Amino acid sequence: MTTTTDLISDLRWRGLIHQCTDESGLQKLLGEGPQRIYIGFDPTATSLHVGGLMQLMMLRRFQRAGHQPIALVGGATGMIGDPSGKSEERKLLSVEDLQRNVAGIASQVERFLDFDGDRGALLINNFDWMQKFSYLEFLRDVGKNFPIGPMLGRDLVRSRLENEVGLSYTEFSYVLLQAYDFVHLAKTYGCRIQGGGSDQWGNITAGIDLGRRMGGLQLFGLTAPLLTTSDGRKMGKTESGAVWLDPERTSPYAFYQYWLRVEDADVMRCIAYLTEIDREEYESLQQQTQADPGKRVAQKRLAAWMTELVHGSAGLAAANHASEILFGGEIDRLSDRQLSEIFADVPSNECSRELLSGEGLWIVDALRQAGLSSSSGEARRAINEGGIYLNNRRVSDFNRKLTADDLASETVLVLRKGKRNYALLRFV
RNA sequence: GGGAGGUUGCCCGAGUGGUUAAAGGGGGCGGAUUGUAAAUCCGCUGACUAUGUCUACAUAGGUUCGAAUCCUAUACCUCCCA
Repeated sequence: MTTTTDLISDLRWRGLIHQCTDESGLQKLLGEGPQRIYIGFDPTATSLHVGGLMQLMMLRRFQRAGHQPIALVGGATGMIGDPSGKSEERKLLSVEDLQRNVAGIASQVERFLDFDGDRGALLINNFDWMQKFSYLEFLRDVGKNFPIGPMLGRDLVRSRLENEVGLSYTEFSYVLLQAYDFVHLAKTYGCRIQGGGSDQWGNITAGIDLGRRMGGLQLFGLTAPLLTTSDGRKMGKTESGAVWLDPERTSPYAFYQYWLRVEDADVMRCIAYLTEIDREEYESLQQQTQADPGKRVAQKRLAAWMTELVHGSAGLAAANHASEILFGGEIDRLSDRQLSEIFADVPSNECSRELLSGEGLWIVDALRQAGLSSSSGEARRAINEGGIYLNNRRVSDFNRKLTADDLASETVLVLRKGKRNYALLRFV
């Protein structure tokens, strides 16, 4: 376990301190003994995606250094919607969706932090205290402490007004809620530190100002950089959408593969940002990457670390198993269950089992059924080009008919076009 | 209101009566190579019940043995003059 003095320097070499309101003050505070730090999570979906890992890891690092993390799920703030980083007004979530999202995110946060013992992490929902406020009370107690000048000066507000996209009163007032959360936590839990991504800076400093005005509190804010690639794009996006922490949305295999495919230019930064790999190993990985990038030692280490953290050792084992099969040889004599785990992210279609009987199902029709070809001409072409694989075996004859003997498991046929476009056909 | 030019496949763009399913490029898709990278090279890129048939060059008609190419009308776009 790192000590408090190590914590700030550890964060610094990892590049995790983007902005800090008063670094020497914060260092002093952390030196005085265990502190509490909070980070809010926006319940915009039932799951966090990889961007949220930065925040989860920050809490985790504080906990390992002997402090107490507080994960706040924004049941109340989510009803309004944080306009930070959004170029246009957001749609409001329904109350039912919101509740589902809050529950989903809470269960994910629990995997990252230790909730046992005196210093166990806390998981709270700001709806619990916000719901008790009446509008009038809120305006008198909180709104009175918000001068409108600085609010209008915020980048977010200015850019929205300049672009004529506009901003509703609701989103304009969002910052009051998050600012009040901080003050509330400072008063009831003695939590004097708020962390977050760099997009949260404005919200955090607003809370610090409010704390000073409402009770002479001295609060601290610390933001981490956003997780971006070397050319400035946000990480966590693939062609097929966001990479989620929820195994139902992004299978452990896909999650593992995402990290394995991180570019050389980004991999060391990801390791610094997202893992607890120590400096010694970090430097060794860096050397190995430079010496022989083809081995992708750093990517493998990153992928293994992330997958084990998020999906457990069983998830990592499943991801490895799937990788072996997909990049290995033929697919044969597997069970439906194994296949559906390996191909959890692969589109699948059901067809009637009768198609396999008699003469069998024409491969061209199978490709169309599976969505790999949009026309039979395209399917024939792909076969002629040697780009079609049945159970990972290349198909060379476009007159090929598929029968029950071709099934890779009880009911499933695995089709592939090119290197990695898989599709399943289930015969039921 | 008058005049000139334009509208081609997913996109850009050549083609001005006869192998034109339409040059070339981009994009996309495959293959080889590779590190599940980048770069490179090669192939494919309208549809179908497929060695043939059908549909396509803004839309609708017409001339012709034969039209993306010529004629007429319509729609849209660009420019110039008032």
